[in-house]
Amino acid sequence: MVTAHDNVPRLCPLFHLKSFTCIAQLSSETLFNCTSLAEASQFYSSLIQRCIEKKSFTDATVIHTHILKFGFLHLNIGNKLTDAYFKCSCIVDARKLFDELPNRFIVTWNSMISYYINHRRSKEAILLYTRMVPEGVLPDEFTFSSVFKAFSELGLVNQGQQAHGLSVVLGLEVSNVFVGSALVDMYAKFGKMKDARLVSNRVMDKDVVLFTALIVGYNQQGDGGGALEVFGNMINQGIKANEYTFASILITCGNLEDLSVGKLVHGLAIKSGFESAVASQTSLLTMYARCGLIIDSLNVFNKILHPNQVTWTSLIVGLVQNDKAELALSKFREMIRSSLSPNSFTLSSVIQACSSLAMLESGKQIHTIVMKFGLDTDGYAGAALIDMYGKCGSTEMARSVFGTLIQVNVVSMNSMIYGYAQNGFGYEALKLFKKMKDLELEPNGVTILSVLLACKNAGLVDEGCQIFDSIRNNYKSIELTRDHYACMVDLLGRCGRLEEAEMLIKQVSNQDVVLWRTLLSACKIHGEVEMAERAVNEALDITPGDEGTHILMSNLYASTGNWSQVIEMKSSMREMKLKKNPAMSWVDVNTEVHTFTAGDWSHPRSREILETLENLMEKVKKLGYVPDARFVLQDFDEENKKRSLYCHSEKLALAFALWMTSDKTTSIRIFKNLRVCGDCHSWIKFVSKVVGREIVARDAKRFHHFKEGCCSCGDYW
DNA sequence: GTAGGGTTAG
Repeated sequence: MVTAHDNVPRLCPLFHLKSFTCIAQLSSETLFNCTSLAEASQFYSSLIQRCIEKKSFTDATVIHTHILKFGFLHLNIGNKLTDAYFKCSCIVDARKLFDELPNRFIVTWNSMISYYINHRRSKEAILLYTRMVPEGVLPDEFTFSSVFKAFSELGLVNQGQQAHGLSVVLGLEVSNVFVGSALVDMYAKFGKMKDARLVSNRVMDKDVVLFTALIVGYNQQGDGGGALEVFGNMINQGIKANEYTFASILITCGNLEDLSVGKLVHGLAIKSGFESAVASQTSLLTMYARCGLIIDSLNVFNKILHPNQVTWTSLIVGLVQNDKAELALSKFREMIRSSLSPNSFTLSSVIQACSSLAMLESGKQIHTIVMKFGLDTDGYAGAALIDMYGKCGSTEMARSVFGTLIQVNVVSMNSMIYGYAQNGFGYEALKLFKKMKDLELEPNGVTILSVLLACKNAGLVDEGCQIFDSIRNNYKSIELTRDHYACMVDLLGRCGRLEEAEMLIKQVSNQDVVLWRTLLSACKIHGEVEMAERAVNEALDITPGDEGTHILMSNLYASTGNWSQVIEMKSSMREMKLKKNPAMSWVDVNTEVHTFTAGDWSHPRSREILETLENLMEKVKKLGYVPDARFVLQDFDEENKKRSLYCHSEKLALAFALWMTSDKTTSIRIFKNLRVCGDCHSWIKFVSKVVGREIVARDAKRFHHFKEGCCSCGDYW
């Protein structure tokens, strides 16, 4: 046996080897017969090979100690041992040994880099990659085919381009399709589809992976046409699509909401034998859901034998997007029962389902599940929770979730600002907007819309104007849309700056009915008949039968006593068969939603509701509430007169909730599909004082927080 | 001995 230290043949000290479990089978003859370095190297290699086969970490460490002692770390032995550590999944030891190696093989570099990339440790992968050239090792096709992913994951465009340059210099960009497709993927992830296309054109032997990377890139850029074109090219070149390709191109069809092409591709997938592949099935059910065919989507799902986490999530997302919130929730429970865990995608969708129904209680249940899976600090799940609590009027809860987020990004900021905005906390929203600047987070269009909404709901006219102007003049990167303009028109119109509001609308290139209707509604507040008539004409030019416009105008005529015009409006509405959307309120009591429409006494607890209302009426009158005269003077019998006092749906919903719940510490939440009426608004203020509880009312426009006889909107809504 | 593409969200 030899050692590397003295290069002189001598006997191997047997006692070192006794503890080797894998060596026990080697004959002692082999041990003693090593008389050259090559032989010793061969001997160690075979030992390490045994370790790899047995995946024995203990043996690997013993060999490690031994070869250190006898100085055999060089040659191929150290590299081989690194491989053994990898195969035993002992990465820390592999890295430690890697750092000790006097000479590292390219394969060892590559293994190390690819390990880091596959375990989302891109930074470490790039650090190693940048060490290669200075240490005299040139990256090869294996290095490049994995390292580009690290650049795209970290968004390092310049460094990625530099690495691309080196791969060109080394002649690997066009000659190796692995390198080529990794490059295409990187540029696609950077959103640089032109560069992706340029690389793909140069690659010599294009294959299905390269084309799929291009298709996915176009999908992510929202360019369905581009994706379909690539798919066509691929088929024309005789390259067959596989499971991954079908998964991607079906998403294209869904994004384009193109059912006919979608069905065509579905047929092709069946013909190609990928009908039962889970990935393409998942995309298939997503495609049908995007095209609005929920039944077909469910049918695809039901045929899948082993749906995975993503499949379940895709189904739930599809249901939520098609307003099937209840079904989405029940599918979610089914998913949990099948002992699959949800991820942040799943949970944010389910939370969205809760906020669309304004089901705060179910939402809270989902919140506990979010915490159970440790996702309450996750940006996406967090943003969904903030959004839900905001929509349910729980600003406090939204704020508390916001506070627990580990990393605040634009989306979670937007959710919180929007939450403040809809609940009338204008200054809080502005404060957060300022903090965003301090944190150097770049605001986007949604941020600005939320901030403007906050100003509008709190009557912060100057602040709103200032922000709007500064974005328009200095922030060319944010595109101001019709929604931003509509918000400003509302803000200016409400405070009586009608001329400015009208001027603003005229600056919008693609005007819609909403803009003019907003101005019209401002005209109604300020009794501006002349401008209102102009607005009506403009609105009806764009959407001739718009019912909102008709209703607003007839209300405006009524409020200015112009009865002949009211009659004319009403008859033209009748002719056009326009009907008012019936007012509706609902309340979530013990996770059950109870709905009430105006003047509807069909609820099984009507008697109790009426009693509660009579009881409340007596008390609020003592505090100074005066019922709106229009509701008491109608010619009804006694019973109906009593009921007509309480005809509005929000009063019924509130009374029911008060009767059902007695805990004074919890607030009551009622919801209305239209805007809350002036009389009810005043009545609820008094009720909040009488019952000593917080009452939150969400109407079509915003939230009202009633407490101690006051409302958070300051009577401005 | 080591390598590239997919499906779910705000």
